[in-house]
Amino acid sequence: MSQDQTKQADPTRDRLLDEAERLFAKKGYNAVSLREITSAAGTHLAAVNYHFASKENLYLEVFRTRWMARARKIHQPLLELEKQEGFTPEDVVRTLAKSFLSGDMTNEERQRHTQLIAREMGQQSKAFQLLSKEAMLPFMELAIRLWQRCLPQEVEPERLKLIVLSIFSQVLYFNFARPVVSLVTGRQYDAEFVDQIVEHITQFALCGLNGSAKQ
Amino acid sequence: MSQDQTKQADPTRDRLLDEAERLFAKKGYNAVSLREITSAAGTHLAAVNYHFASKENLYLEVFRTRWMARARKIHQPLLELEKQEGFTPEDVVRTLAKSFLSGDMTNEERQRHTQLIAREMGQQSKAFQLLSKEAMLPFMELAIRLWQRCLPQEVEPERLKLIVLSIFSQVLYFNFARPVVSLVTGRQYDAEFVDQIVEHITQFALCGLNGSAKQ
DNA sequence: GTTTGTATCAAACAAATGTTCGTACGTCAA
DNA sequence: TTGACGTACGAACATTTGTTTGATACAAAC
Repeated sequence: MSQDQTKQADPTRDRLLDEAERLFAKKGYNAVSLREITSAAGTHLAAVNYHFASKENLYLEVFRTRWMARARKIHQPLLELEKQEGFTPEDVVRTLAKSFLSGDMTNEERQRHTQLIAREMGQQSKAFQLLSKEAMLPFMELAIRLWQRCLPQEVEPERLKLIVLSIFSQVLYFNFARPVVSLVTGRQYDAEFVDQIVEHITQFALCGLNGSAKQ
Repeated sequence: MSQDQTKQADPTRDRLLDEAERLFAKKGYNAVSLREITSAAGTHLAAVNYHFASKENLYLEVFRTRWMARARKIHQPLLELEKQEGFTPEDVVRTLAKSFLSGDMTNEERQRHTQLIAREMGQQSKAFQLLSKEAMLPFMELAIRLWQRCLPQEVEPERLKLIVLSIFSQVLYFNFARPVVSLVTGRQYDAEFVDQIVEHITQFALCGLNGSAKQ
């Protein structure tokens, strides 16, 4: 098993993960049946139990592999910013918003990513515990660390935490609640609109950040 | 049937609606069985089909009656603000945030309300169409109308729409994603914390609003 | 007193669900 | 060739699901 084969080492297993992720994101865990997933993946029902032992484990595996990989890609730009010497609060905010809303993923991939996490936000599930510990909390702390390094005045961590949560909420919402956003604005999610959203969130958060810093 | 009896006119039907709403909000439509609802309501399985014809209709009835009634209560403060002569953009923002986060509902009631709508945001369901037409869009337009009346400069409706959506996203998130918020901040959702959140969102949105107005 | 309509309940239904089992096909080593 | 092993597949399993049916109790109307 060479490393570059890892992804295509087991075609059936990978196709199952792909379709499972797509359908779980679209409909939610309980609304998708294993028969729906397996037939979409062009295989048979028993394959799930052979490769993943159970439906729940297939679900968790989607998060452990597919979702976490994307989360790392999203975090990357901010990690690179941390290595640099000089950056402004605006850099942090814009990098954060951009990596979530217009990174190098496809539009559909980003939507899937957000829908999966959004469904887990409301309850203390196994997936939630994994994601919060491995992705969300470290990312939060990273953002706060960056701001503390470049903000002109000292801001209490409590405020910064609320600000990160506010940015998170918008990033999530503008990805997850696309039907609402399109309905209200009458806009499709094309590149131009996404850029406008990024700019909007950036400006919005930046003002909030300055407002907090002043107090 | 006198009007004041309407709520208690049919105890079984009302108990079904109560428990259905509670469980649907907590777990989502597909994760709740009718047996779970009926036994929680202290009645029998067939009662659902007698009173509501089907599970889907029970679900929609939760939105048509319980949810919409609460939505009207939430909109009320803003409607009353509209009747007044002089008010500031800050009044609008604070009233908006307050009515969603610390109105005269119980904490648990507000959480239920948000969870129900949050689950519908991602897909074009029947419930979504009802809510968007009857509650969300009118409320959006109301907020925009109020700002247009009191903002010092003219702001394009497109910007205002994005701002309303941003406020919405935060209000939803701080109610829906309580596990995340509690995890990150280490705070319980007591009265003090809710007040802080209201203040935070108000300041945040107000800065964003001023920032937009300046450009 | 009979009838009519409403509400409640137990039982059964058909369909869908996640899971398990036995078997068959292929590859590689002995 | 033989055996072992990993994979694929169809069929069946036991539950759970939403829905339907028929019987019963009770109150109001005639």
